[in-house]
Amino acid sequence: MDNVVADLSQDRSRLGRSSTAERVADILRDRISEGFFRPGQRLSEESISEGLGVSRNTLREAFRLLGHERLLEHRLNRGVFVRLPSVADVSDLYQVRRVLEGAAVRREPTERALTLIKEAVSDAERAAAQDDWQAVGTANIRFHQALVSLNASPRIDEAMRQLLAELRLVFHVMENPRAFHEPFLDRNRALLGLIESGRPGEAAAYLDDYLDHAERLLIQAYEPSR
Amino acid sequence: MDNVVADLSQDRSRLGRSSTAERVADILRDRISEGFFRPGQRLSEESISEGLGVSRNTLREAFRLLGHERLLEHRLNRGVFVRLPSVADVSDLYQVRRVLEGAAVRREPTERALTLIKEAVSDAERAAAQDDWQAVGTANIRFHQALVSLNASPRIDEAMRQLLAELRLVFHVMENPRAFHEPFLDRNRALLGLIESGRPGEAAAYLDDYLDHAERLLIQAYEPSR
DNA sequence: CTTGTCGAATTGTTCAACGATTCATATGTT
DNA sequence: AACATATGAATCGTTGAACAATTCGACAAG
Repeated sequence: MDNVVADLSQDRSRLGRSSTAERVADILRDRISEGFFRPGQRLSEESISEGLGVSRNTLREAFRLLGHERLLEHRLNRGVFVRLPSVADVSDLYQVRRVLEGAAVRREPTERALTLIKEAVSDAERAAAQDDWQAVGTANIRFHQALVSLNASPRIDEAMRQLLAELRLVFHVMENPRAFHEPFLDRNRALLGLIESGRPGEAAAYLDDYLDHAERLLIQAYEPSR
Repeated sequence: MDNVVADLSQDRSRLGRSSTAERVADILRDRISEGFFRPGQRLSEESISEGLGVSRNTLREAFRLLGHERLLEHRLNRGVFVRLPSVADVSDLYQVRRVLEGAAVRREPTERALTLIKEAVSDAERAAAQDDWQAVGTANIRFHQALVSLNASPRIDEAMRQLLAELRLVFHVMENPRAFHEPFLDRNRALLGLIESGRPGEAAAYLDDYLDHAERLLIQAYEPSR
């Protein structure tokens, strides 16, 4: 009986998860993340509330939620816009990654997390072999998400989720994100090796170089289009 | 002319910062942080909207904002409550602190940040000498906020602000928070010394011990009252 | 080319209403 | 007495309409 109850507690989070505003937020978040709503685009209260069949008030509640996740930008009396991150934003995102991922690789990896990391690396390589660069991108994101989970902190996991969602905005402004992800496949594999073999110092150093390189490349490809 | 425009752009942030919902959120945040609204307490939409002279819709927008900051808890069809952190929450908060503050002390300190840290330490000691434990608490918070600012990341600064606000909820449930802060005055001073003298490794180790100790003490004082 | 003015469009905020849900109380059954 | 069910008040969730405030482009005047 006890384990039945314990199992149920996992579904519990899904139970509370219903309110029209939150469901609307979920929909909009997906739309933004898939690039249907482009960065910089204005989201009209009238057309969207009408399109989704919810009242303006409810839609505004959803807007507030996404604004706090930095996916939307609220400009007073002018409406909400899909966030268009500045170069400074990109730099800061990578600064946060340096902290979160850096702390992660210094920790003793758990079996559970290590499995997730390995899967993500393999999935990315498999997708690359099939020229499915969309899948490479998502697997790459899973890799870093799994890395950060080494910190064993729900709040940090959540922060990383938001950070990666924000980073997707940047990718949507780039001309070809596929070219950006490719060079990092080998590095992911190498980083995994350093973690597995228990050399946190080297892993941290390697990661720093990794992130420096990625940031420079990303900003270089991003700057012109602003 | 150019520098005039550049100067103005700094004031720009103040321009956008007004909407009734956000101002209401500011008020509620202050009330919660000062303990006027106690953890666990329910905030009635009707009485508060009436008391503040705003509509229920606007108040609900404010509630959403604070919910995302984890200061309020939204239970469907039951209303919003001032968050009452669990012991697991406290542990996680300290886990996050280990990551954010740990990364901070490993960095080369800037002059600006170092000044802020020194001021916070001195202020805390001065307040302690005058038995003003309220002031000791806020100075202590400023100390850790300044520490984290070594990471040179606006997003991390913001995350730390929220984290400390959440931690204040915990303090409001304790019987005497003053006794909790006192033993850490000397440690703050010692940590500052390690940072100033450029020994990041030792500083990080000292900090880990610091946080472990603080977490244990806090949970010990917190557990019974739940 | 800059500066003022007007008006349409959109957002900000309020209000009233009604269905849905929760919780406490009362009622009834075994 | 213990448990199940029904009842009802209170509150939340959501809607739709309304009006004030603000933005922004167009156009006119200097």
